Amino acid sequence: MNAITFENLERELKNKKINLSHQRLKILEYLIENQTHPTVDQIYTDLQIDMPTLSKTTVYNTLKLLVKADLVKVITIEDNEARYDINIENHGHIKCESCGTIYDFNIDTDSLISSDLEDFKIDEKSVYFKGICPRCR
Amino acid sequence: MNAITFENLERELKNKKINLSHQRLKILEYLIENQTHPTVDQIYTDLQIDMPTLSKTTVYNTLKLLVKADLVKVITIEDNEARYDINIENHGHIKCESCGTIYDFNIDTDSLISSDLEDFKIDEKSVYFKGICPRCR
DNA sequence: TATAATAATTGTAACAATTACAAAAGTGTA
DNA sequence: TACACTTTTGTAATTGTTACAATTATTATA
Repeated sequence: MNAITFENLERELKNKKINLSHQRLKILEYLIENQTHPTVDQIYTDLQIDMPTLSKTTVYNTLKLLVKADLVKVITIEDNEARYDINIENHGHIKCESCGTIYDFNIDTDSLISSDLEDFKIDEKSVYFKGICPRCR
Repeated sequence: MNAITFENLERELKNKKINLSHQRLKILEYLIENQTHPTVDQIYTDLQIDMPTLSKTTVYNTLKLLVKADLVKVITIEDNEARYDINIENHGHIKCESCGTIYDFNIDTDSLISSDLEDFKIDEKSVYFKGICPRCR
């Protein structure tokens, strides 16, 4: 896996013929700098301070584009809001039910297998835990 | 783990001081007979045929109650709708991105561990895959 | 059994996340 | 510059879910 740098992402985007508008750049920048699995609303609210004309639709559009291009993953650990992660490497997520924080943890999702799935084509594997984080215990 | 029978569920509910109204019984019955990970809307639409006065709010209320009582699990494999599963045994879910079906598969989620989580209290473990099912390939 | 207290259900309204869509603005190329 | 094409914007619509108060049902008690 490649490190998350602008250079790598830019190359990927060029490969996939996605051109980097000002808004898209800012959203990507935000995801790289804030690897806290933000919601659309968090991304919009924070970016909107410096870009007053930014539309929430643009945030939705861009994220959908990045997800389709496999540069971003959606985390559906909670049923009421999607969260976005620019770190598409093999890892798990645990949500603290006390403070709401979603933490990354190391787990080799590739090695998860089941004989029941021999005839399936598997495209994506997600591991979600819930519990209480050390700070909240 | 106990098998999913009315008798076992009834005992569990009595233990937890949840009384079985007509509506709750019907919803439980539905979940036992339709282990297809239905949405609230599917449950409501199907039950409403025989119970014309059933309210969707009741379906929501009952499911919330059953989840809190650990008799039902929410599946958040998709970000836009919650699905419900009366089978709370250790297993994974895979969604076919072509036909939308969510299949169960055997996997020992209990054995999933990560050294990063030593200081966490872990309450729930979910494994979600996406791909293409044998029928759709 | 009658009655009071409590719990559950219903239906509507409110809410929040997301999508649809058309107009406006921006970009690249001949 | 002119034209085609892409992207953004803002609003409206849609969808899943929750809040809430009135009604109905159930349970406990005298």
